[in-house]
Parts: sequence; structure tokens; C-alpha cells
Amino acid sequence: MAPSGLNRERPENAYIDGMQPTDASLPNIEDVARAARVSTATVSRVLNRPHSVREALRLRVLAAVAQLGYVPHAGARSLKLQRSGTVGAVFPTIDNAIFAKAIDTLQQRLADAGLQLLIATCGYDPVVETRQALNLMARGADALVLCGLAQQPELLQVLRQRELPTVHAMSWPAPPGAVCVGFDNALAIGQAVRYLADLGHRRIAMLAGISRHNDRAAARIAGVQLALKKARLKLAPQHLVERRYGLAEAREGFRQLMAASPAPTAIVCGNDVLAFGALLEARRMGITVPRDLSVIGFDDLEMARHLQPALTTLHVPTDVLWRTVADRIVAALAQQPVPAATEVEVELVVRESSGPVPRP
Amino acid sequence: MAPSGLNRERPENAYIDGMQPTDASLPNIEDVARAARVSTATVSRVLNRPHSVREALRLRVLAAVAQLGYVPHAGARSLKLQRSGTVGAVFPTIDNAIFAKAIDTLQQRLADAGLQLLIATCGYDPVVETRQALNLMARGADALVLCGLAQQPELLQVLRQRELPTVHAMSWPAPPGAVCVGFDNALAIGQAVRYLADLGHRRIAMLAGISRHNDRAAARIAGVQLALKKARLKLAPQHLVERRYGLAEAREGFRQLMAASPAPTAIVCGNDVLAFGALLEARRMGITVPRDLSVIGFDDLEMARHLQPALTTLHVPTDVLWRTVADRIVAALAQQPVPAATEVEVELVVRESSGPVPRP
DNA sequence: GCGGACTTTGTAATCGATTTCAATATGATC
DNA sequence: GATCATATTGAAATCGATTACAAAGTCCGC
Repeated sequence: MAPSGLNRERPENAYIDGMQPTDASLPNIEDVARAARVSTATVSRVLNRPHSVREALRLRVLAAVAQLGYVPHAGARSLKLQRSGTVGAVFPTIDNAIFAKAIDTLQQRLADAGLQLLIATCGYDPVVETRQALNLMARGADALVLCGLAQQPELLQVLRQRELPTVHAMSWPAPPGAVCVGFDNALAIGQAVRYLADLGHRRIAMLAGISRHNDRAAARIAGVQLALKKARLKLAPQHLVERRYGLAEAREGFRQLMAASPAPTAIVCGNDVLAFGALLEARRMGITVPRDLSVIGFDDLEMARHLQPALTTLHVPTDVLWRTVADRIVAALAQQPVPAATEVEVELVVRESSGPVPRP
Repeated sequence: MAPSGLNRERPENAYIDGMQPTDASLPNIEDVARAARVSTATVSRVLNRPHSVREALRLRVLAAVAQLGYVPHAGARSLKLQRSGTVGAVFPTIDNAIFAKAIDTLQQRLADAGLQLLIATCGYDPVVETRQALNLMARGADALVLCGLAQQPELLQVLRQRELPTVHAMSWPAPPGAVCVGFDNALAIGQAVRYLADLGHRRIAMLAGISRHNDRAAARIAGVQLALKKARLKLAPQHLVERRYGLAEAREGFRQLMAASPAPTAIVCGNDVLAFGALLEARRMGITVPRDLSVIGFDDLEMARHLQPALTTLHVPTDVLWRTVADRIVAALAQQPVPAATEVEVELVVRESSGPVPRP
């Protein structure tokens, strides 16, 4: 008799091969036609324009479809129709709530129009972005969504050559010939600077994202500089720090800014993740916000209103923005005219992390 | 002379149609063959097994490809090859860092194997999950990734019928015939309960996710109940609250738990988002964690270690888990044997949000 | 019962890439 | 230089769905 231990074989050791793709070919339209005793043309019509087939036949066909578990072959379909029903999007990363929300919205809105979203990420690297975009094209994407305007020229050229409908999101305006939905990053962040200056702040610093290869991050820095200039102030070199969009990096960058002399009385951050890091580190360092220091973010992630102190930040209407992106894609694929540039409004939301200059 | 205002036409009003799909058909393999004065077979070989073509010809073909901007038609390719190089995944949502990370890892790992990830979301609704999965299949997905084990039977049946390689992530073990990579949610959360009980807590409450249609949320509740029972305790009805995974919902649920009498001295949360909400609301209510109350999360999102107090939570090795999921898919598509169930280890990480029972 | 108008259905060509099989070129050997 | 083995290349069939066009069926009034 076998030792009972054999019955307790751990699942890790159980290899299964039922998961492998079979060689048993799937039912095709011809199988369905045969089963329903009609032609393949009729089957196709039942599936695509049901109303054009007499009810009796239609039901017979549908029964056959259900019985065989028939699913039309997407490849064959896209070959004949010359479109895949697929839209590609390249994001810098997915690991930031602002992009996660974007994907969520985009995906749902496209799905409503019968389109499937293909996603790729490039880690803020334009070379990878180009590769990913070409890859999506090769996979048959009918249209493309890209973030910002800092793509490689060769990619833009291929897109133009193939006349592939493309939308640039999150930047505005777009160069001639391009379609964009977004906002003016420089102008938007200027609101925060003006607000701080009006409160009496004179030593305003910036905790920025990495500006290289990122037109939005760069525009936000430029926007801060411009707004400071208008307020007859300037961004001291030691008051500008660029860091990756991560909490740990943000905390480190914050420490560096606060070590500057003179220390800033307000910090404008390149996005909310950086601002979260700033708030967290301020707390750890015993700096009370907003009494000792004002902190302002950009994006208005959900967490912003929940933190204590609640974060003053620039509210980006992510939902509207990405719904609009989806609408532009849908319109273009339906051969409808598309506005070249669409601006969404970014507003300063004053919460608890900002206030008047501290009394020395 | 035209008024200068005309030059300032706002971009919003500029409609462009260069974005529309053209009728000018794209170059196909035949065009390339003609341009390179070879047969289509040779072009195909250059692209798929370059080594089998003499260098002179290969270069001529590659030049033609580059010159025409030729990209193989994915549909035609998948039609002939009977595979699309595409993997579908249905996630409950993308708007939770745990899934965002998952997608990130999965996408990258699959890309390394030359596979493109197709993503759909179902909002924790199994009916939508089925629809999305079928949709992905119709789009030609060669394999599928699903979350948990609570799929509708009809979906599982279709998957089995088509013998489509499928991996269930985040649960363990799997029923016979299924492949899973995950962990035992009940056992994992039991660690947190035992730890609290050992610290002397007797009134332990749970802020859970919605358990309906979510085997993982349900298992976590069951795990808490089981572990409490082992510690000769039980989960009072007023000490169990289910809420959607959102900060606002979590805060509200937390208030309800703290209003119970007697109030709990520790709260185990269904995931980190709920725990974040609990910490934030505790602070707002003037409850000091961990002095007055212990809070434990589940997932170990990046934010967990950064909050103050840093969150004690169950660390889920997201990276390993999803890399393994990708590896299973890749192996299955390569006709290699695949372990039916793979367990990853979930460990309690004690930080600052938990401690001994408060002295009354 | 028949012509005409309209509906419904089927036949067969087509989309673009891959690959089998056969033909041709190349090189090695004596 | 002839022969054979090997390396390259090309012609044509094939994958599965859609649809133009033709054929067949249906319905109507007279």
C-alpha cells in the first residue's frame, strides 16, 4: 500500500498540460454555416447585420454559433476590413494614479465605442516610446494616443506617413498638423506661483520632475520661472531640484531644498506625488505646514484632499481630459473632423498646505 | 487688408482632417517584394528568419522595407500563424496601486517575450468580467490572465472548451485543471490577527472590502474569523464592516467601526487603501495610532511605509507574483509544462501603526 | 396565373503574410 | 569540367471572414 504521503502531493508539484494551446482547430465560419445549413455569407450577415436575414435562418445560425462556441477570428476580420478595432496608447508609466485614472477612463470610453485599448509603457524614455508605438502600429492599432509632444521626430514622421490618427494628451497647444487635448502646463503652474507671491512669499522653491525628455515637466519649471519673473522674483539655483516621481526621491529632494540657505518659505511641486513626499518629509523633520512652509502640488490626486494637512494643488480634470481624448479618437476613426487643439481648464484648489509667509 | 485678429484664430477652431485614416493603402509585402526585385517569400524570410537569406538580398529587402515604411499586417499574420502574440488580462480596476503595479510588471515581462498585453477592467462585476474576457478572446488573445477564482461558470467552460491558456492570479490554491499564482488570503491575514492577539488585543475589528463576487475579499474575512476563533475570540457583527476600496468609503467605514460599543482596540483592514483611510480618519478624530488603536493593512503599497505612523501591513510580493504569472503564460504558449499552483509568500511587516493594547 | 418590385440567399473573389515544395544557384570534390 | 550535396529562391496554396454580384424566392395587384 502506498504511503499516505503520496496523497498530500503539494499542488506546486502538480504539472498540468491542459493549459496548453491545442491543435484541435477552432470552429470557423464554415463550420457554423454547415451546422446551420446555410452559406458563410449568411452567417457573416447574421453576425454583422442581423436585420438583413430572415428570422428563421437567423435563429438557426445563432443556435449553431452558440452550440459550437464560435468566435469570429479577429485577424481574418481585420485583414478583410482593414481595421482592427484597436487603439494603442503609450504611457510613461502606469504606476502613478494620474495615469492609472487616465487608462481607466480611456479604456472605458473606447470600449463604449467598441474599441479595445492596447497599452504600452516607456518609462519616460522617448526611444522606448518610439519602439512601443511602432510595435502597437504593427499590432494593427487603428489609432494612437501619446503623452505630451516630445516624441522623436522619426516616430512623428512615420505617423504622418501612414496618416495614423494620433492624439497627444496633456499638452497644449500642439504644433501644426497635430491633434492635442490638454492644457498649458506653464500657465497652469503660474497660478500657484502668483497665489504664493500674493500671500507675500518671496523665497519660492520648486521640487520638479525630471525635465529631460518630458515637455510637461520642463514647461512646469519654465512656468514657475516666468511667473516668478512677473512677480519680480526669481528662482535661485539652489531652490530648484529635479527628482523622479517617487515618494522616496521626493523626500530626499525636499531635504535638499530645505537645506538651502536661505531656506524657502514655499515649495511648488512638479506633481502631487512629489508634494506628498514633501509633506511627509516635512512632518518627519518637524516642519509644520502651512505655518512654517507652504507646499503646493499638481494633478489633484484623490489622496490630496485626504492627507493632513490637505494638499493645495492644481486640479487637472483628468476625467474630462481623457474622455475628450477618447472622443477625438472615435471621431477620427468615424472620418469626422477633429479639432486640432482642445484645452481643458486647470485650477488652483486651495486647501490646508498653503498660507501666508511665516513670521520670522 | 485683413484684420490682424484673423491671425489669432484660436486653435480650438482649427479643424484638421489630416488625422483621418487615408484610403491610400499601405505598402504590403508585395510592394516590398517588387521594390527589392524578389519574391514575397524572400521578404517574409528576411523578416522572420533573416539568416536564411543571402546577405546581398537581405540588405536589398531591408532597404525596401525602410524606404516604403513597411510594417507587416498583424491581422494577416495572425490569420496564417493562428496566433496573435497577444495576451489578454481582465482586472477588477486599474485605479489601485496594487493593480497598477501588476499591469506594469506583467506588461514589461510579456513584452520581453515579444507579447503584447491587452487590458480590460470589469469593476469587480463577474458579468462584465465574462464579457470582457470573451471580447479579449474574440480579439485573438492567445492566453488570458484573470484575477482570483470567482469567475462565472460559463466563462470557465468556454475557456476550457477552447483550451485557452489561462492563469488565475492572486488566489491559491486553484481547483483542479486551473493554473494559479497567488497566496492563501485567509492564512495570510491570519498572521495579522495572531500578532494582534499575542499583543493582548481582544476586541479586534475588520474593515473589509466588499466580499460579494470577490473571493479574495471573502477569504480575508474568513481568515480573520478563523484566526480569531483559534485565539478563542470572535468577530462581533458590529466589528465587521464592508466598504468599497476608496479613501472616502474607508473613512466612513472606520467611523462606523469606532462608534461600535465596545469600540475595537485594533482594526484589520482588507487592503492598504482601506487602512490608509482608517489612519487618516483616526487622525482627524484625534485617535492616536498606535497608542489608542492598532491598524493593519494588506498589500504593502509604496505609500504604506511613508505615512506617519508607517503602516503595519501584510507584504505581498507583487513583483514576484506577476512576473511568475507572465512566466506561466510564456511557458504555456511555448508548449511547456506549467505548474498548476504556485504560492508566493505573504509576510507581516510590523511598522508603527500597531502596538500593545491601550491601558484603559 | 403572371409580371414586376423587392427580399433573401449563395457563389466566389479578396484582404496580406507564411510556408511547402520544386527549381535553381553555389560550392566542394575528384 | 562533371557530379553531387547544399544553400537560396520563387510559385502558389492557404489561413477565415466579408461582400459584390448574381440567382432565387416572395409578395403584390390585376
